[in-house]
Amino acid sequence: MILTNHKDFNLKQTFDCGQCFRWDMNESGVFVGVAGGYVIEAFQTEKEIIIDCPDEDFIIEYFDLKRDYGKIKNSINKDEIIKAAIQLGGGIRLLKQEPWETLVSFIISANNNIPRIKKIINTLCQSYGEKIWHKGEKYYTFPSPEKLAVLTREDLAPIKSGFRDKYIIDAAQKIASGRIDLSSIYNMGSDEGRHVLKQIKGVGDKVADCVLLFAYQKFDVFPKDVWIKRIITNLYNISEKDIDAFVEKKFSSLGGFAQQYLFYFGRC
DNA sequence: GTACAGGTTCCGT
DNA sequence: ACGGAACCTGTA
Repeated sequence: MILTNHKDFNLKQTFDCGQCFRWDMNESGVFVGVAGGYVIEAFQTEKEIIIDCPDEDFIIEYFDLKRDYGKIKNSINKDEIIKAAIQLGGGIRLLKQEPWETLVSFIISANNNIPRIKKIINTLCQSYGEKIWHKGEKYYTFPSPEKLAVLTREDLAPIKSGFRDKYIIDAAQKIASGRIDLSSIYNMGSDEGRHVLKQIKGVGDKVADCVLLFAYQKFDVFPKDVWIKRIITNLYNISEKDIDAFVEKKFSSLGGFAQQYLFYFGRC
């Protein structure tokens, strides 16, 4: 699959704005990731983006290719700060990721750093995911809730997730038993979805909001991690308790997009 | 050695 | 209800 008109799509920005953990660049500058049960390769030149995946429909959905990001950027371009952020990270796309994988990934992200988050997820997949062969190399899918629901904390010890192990198991059990139905959240509003997700141990507002935004495309939510709090308080001179009201007033239903541009801007 | 990391839970007022 | 300490592990 080759995309030629990609002014609103940049691979590095998309994979580097903190929404995903399973994409890496190899020696040749090709991004390789596992999603939707496929090993996907993506490469960007000045003129085109080349994506290698057997399922084109999946790619269109995963990279949110039907959406007009130019229009979104215009809508949220309210001041010089967000304007600069859009200038820097205007190629970010919000990936539509698997709810279960996104949920566990952000449970693991709690009080953690990105290299270690990636390492833990990678080890979890190697230990309990399904093997996929690609160009003579082994890759692994993200393990199912059923597979993880029967594990003990001792079983998970090798992945070194620390105190988060019990949260992963709790999530797996609640999903596998059907006590929580992740697919039902697609049809919920953000507040209702957040309430459901927070029934899982290790899921608070921040983790729930990341899942709502990165898996369910609830674009009105604005996940507030320590970085975005620093960025908003410093750049906009807003106190921490006023962030919600500020974001709602400025970006309303498109807060999630603004969050990603500002996050990327603040960290680069 | 010790501080701290994309947060949440637990335990004290 | 509310605020602070504790939490696994790895790295600086």
